[in-house]
Amino acid sequence: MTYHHGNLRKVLLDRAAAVIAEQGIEALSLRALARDIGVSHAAPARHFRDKADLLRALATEGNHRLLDYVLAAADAAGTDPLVRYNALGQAYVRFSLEFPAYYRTITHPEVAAHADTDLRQSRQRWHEIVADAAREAQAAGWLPDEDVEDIVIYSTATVRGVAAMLADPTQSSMPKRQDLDSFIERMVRLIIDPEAPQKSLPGNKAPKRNPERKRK
Amino acid sequence: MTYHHGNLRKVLLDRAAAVIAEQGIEALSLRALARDIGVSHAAPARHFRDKADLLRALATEGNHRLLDYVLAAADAAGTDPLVRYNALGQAYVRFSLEFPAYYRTITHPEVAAHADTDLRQSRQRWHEIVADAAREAQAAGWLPDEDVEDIVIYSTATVRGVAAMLADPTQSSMPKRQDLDSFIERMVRLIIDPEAPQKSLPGNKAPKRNPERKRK
DNA sequence: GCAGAATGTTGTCAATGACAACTTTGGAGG
DNA sequence: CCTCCAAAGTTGTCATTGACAACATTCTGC
Repeated sequence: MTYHHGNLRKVLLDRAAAVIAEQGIEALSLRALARDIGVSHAAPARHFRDKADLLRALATEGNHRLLDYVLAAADAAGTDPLVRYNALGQAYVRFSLEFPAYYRTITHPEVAAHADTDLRQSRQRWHEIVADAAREAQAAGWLPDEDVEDIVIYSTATVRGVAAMLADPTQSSMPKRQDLDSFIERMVRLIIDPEAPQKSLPGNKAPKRNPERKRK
Repeated sequence: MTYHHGNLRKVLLDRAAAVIAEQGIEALSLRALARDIGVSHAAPARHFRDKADLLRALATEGNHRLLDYVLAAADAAGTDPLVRYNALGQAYVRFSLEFPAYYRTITHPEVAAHADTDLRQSRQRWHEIVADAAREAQAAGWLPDEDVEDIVIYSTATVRGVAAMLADPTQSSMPKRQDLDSFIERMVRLIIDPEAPQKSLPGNKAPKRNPERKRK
């Protein structure tokens, strides 16, 4: 058994993520973590100044993973701007379900409050990604009169809210596991519907139309 | 000075709300609370089984206040179903800004996870209120083909998300104090626009239309 | 190899939540 | 009016935790 652990930092982060996924951020204890790993109670301090520092590292890594995840999904969705924007939103919600530990740290108020430069930049990049996608969607006819900033914040808020409600065990009338995909698809389609490139502008005094499409 | 405090329960709740509003839920300490009020460190235990119990009480009270708040706002908005639905959403966001302590406890994951019957019922009532309002809005021509449940969850998610982002100091490009009203109005109008009773259905293959209305 | 930086360890402290045992108070019923 | 008991408050204690200091070991660049 080596005195030096070798990769304690990574092990700490991984184990912390597991604990958070299972029992939530509140349940995370540096000492319990060290105990689990089989290292002295002060060892984590060599890698993280304090508890907040560990959470910040987790949030930063999570943010990068999130960006990779949603960009991959958007690219996989093709080149249609509306489809791409839609895929971005769906991927965001899916990430929150697939990597709850990262997502929780990312959105944890305390973590956000003490965000460092790296974390802030990562968040800023999300903002830019969505803004670019929104501009392309606008060029394709979606909400052409709305402020891009407004659209970005509105879209982000909605997917954040959906993710929050999916994580909330109190919430009644939430979809079962097997209906998750359909549910997410419907929620994000209420933001932007790829099948309706000519989606009307809220505020437009649009003429009558024929509601011919039905929910399947 | 009486041995009995008389209204310690209420004082604890009020002081806790103040602390949470100033420094967040994490900063709340039962002992510090007792110290502040001038009572022994074990006194709070007579009124709240543990810390979670105090937060639950705060969340329950906050939920009732929230419902009163949004219902009053909706009633003040008049009888037009679309205007009413819109007012509901705006009031929700406003509540989160006016009573951050209550709102934080209401949406705190740990609190939600250990919600009691009373709290669950209160949340259920929100759901019903929004569902009723959504049905009336549908009758007025808004999103007639969407599932009411979907609309309710979508709307709730969005206002929750907007509230969360307004509370997030990391978030860049957030409105300044004096622009808050306009910002909230715009966000909620993206959910439902009272000035566009004929708002198209996402998914409708609507014909061309004339984008004549401009953002002021 | 060797000096110093990295990394880990033991020891300690104050703060906290929770609990137990005891005290004071106030009120309901005789 | 008095008595008794439950409600409300107090002191004392314990285990856990995060943080820090002082010390030990290992790794690395030179």
